[in-house]
Amino acid sequence: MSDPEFYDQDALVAVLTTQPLDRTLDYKAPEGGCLRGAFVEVPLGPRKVIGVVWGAGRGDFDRSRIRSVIRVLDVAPMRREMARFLTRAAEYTLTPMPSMLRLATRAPGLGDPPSMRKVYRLGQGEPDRMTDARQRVLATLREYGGLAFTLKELADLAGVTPSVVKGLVQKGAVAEEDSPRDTPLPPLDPERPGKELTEDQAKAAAILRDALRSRTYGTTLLRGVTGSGKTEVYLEAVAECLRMGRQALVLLPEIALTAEFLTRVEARFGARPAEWHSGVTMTERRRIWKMVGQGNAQLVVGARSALFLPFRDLGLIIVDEEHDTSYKQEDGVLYNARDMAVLRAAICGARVVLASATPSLESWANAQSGKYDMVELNARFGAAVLPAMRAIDMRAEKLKAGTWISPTLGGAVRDRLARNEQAMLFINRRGYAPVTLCRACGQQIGCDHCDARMVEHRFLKRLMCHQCGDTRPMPAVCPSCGAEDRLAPVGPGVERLAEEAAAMFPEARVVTLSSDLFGSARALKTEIERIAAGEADIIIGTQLVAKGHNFPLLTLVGVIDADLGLQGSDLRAAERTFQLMRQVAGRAGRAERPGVALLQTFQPEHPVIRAILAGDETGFWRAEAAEREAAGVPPYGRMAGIILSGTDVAQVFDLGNALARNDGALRQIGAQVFGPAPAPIARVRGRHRVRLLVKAAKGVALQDALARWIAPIRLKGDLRLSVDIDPQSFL
DNA sequence: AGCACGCCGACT
DNA sequence: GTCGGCGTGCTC
Repeated sequence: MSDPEFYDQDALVAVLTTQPLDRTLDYKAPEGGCLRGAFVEVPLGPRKVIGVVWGAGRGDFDRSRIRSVIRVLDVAPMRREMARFLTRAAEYTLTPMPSMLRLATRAPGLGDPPSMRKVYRLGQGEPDRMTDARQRVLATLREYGGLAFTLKELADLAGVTPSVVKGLVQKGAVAEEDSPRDTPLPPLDPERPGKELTEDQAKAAAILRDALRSRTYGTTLLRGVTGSGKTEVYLEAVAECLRMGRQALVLLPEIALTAEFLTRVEARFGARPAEWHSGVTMTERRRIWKMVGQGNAQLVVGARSALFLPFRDLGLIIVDEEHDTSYKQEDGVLYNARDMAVLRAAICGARVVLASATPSLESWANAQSGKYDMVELNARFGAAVLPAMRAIDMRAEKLKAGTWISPTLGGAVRDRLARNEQAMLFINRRGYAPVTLCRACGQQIGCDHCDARMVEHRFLKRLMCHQCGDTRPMPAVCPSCGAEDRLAPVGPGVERLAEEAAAMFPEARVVTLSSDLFGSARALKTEIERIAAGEADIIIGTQLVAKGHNFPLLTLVGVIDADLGLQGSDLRAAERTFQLMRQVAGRAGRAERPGVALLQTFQPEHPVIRAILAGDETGFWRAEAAEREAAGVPPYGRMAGIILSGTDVAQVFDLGNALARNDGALRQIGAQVFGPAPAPIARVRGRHRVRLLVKAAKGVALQDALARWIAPIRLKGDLRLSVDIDPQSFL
């Protein structure tokens, strides 16, 4: 860290590139020298690649073979904070630095010279002949003072064809100039009046503003039920941040939500902020990347990857709907944007606001322990209408094999249909393998080696533990209660459930809402609107794909598998059930049509289920926290996944087994290894995926041990290994 | 990541 | 004899 800021010409510098090398390479500084952090173009073998001057050269390479940096790129050098953020994030997620740098340079054409475009403004000369069209062009230019327009803008504005403008350029009446395409974002005005805040909101906003003025790192969990106006409150924090002249970042879990949000920002600050997500065009990305680096973009609204933009002075990060699982990147570099936001803020002295109606248990625990501050917002008009919630005790229900809608739930659906109301049936589960349980006693068959339940493996006709990969034959009688022939795989896919509903209610219009059934967000949205308009009777869904929508006719929500997650392998299933019930509350039933939620469960007396039914938030968190603490899982323990993949299953498993056998580095820290077992997504594009799960106590040096564990591995052929710290999906 | 080098099977 | 398969290794 004692590296100088500037390197004179021919001084040895270490350059980090996005090439998958495990270290920096030494180069000679270019003519005129360069700053540490400079983005440069360097020769690498026969190619030229882009890199960052990381510090002084290592000097461990044959001096005569060291080549020179070709040139310094015309972009703001990487700030020291950014370099530290990337380094720490790489250490935390065990990601190679080049991959980290790739995340931070996700703008195309960084090395290109600044791109120019032609603009037109009022010139000196007079046209020899004046026509109507020419008159309109000149009038338009005069009207807007000295402003310059693109050809198309000007022609459209004046109501003429571009050739008229070109004609005037010939005569000198209109001046044609080159102007950089990458222009600053329009300024936002924090002094414009916002929406009037309630007393509650004003208090919360004041707390956030004060915190911001401290100019030091801190995280605040902003809890507020749907309709409590969280957005207005945190926009006040954004306003304060802009007043201080610092930049702000708002992360949203889904691109679909940005359009509406941008409109709200425009209403509040008088201009649209920078938008950053996969749907943004290449030229626009480049513009934003550069402007963020120059401080010419005050506010960025975007997806998780916006965390890696080169902010000049980031003062505030908002993570909206912080509990949303899509903040976890599931392929490529595996990181959780919520946690990385906290890391980035801690490094650059920014505030973080985690906003949610139903925070994740991790964040709740952090607030409890005092690591985060907590600000609560109450509903504006009374409490949000919670639907009446009741359990259906599945042990007492008589279901035919292969069916999941209990007679009680079916009866409730029939009632809604008779009243022309809607019913929604949810499967609260991801993944595809059905869990095997006893329909007599509700007991799930657990694995002897871990705390996970076993799932049926169709091809093998055996039960398999998806945590450690152990298998056993399907027993004929329930090992728990001895009942015969009552063991059945439970857990339908949406298609099977839709079929069952259609067979049960042939006259009803059944619609399946699943994000992977729709090609585009737009198609999904139209479908949601049709449902809201009453064009469906029964809606089948997995996760809440209907975010932010009200269904006025919806008065019944049935959760098919409320407790599938309570016994182990998917540790966040209960949390999702609870969040689902909370969000459904805002959806099912309005004043004159009270809603009811029915939860099919085999464990109605389970404390977590009871807390959910009672709508007892604190009770739920306590019960769930106790479960997790007892099991030693996050946030009270640490977990990591090792994902191995390759085209040959046997090879992938061999590697997995070899890793599991040589677990000395993990045993040193008292960590356990489970697996190998099929990964949550067992096959992707013809590649088989296998996972090892590592469980350790909180506070151990997990990353360090993992690094030592996998260091000796030499990957042969097309085998790949990636580390997933704090995995989110388990089944 | 690319790209070269190199060591074994099906051809002219 | 040679062309070319892609496994292994290097890039400052």
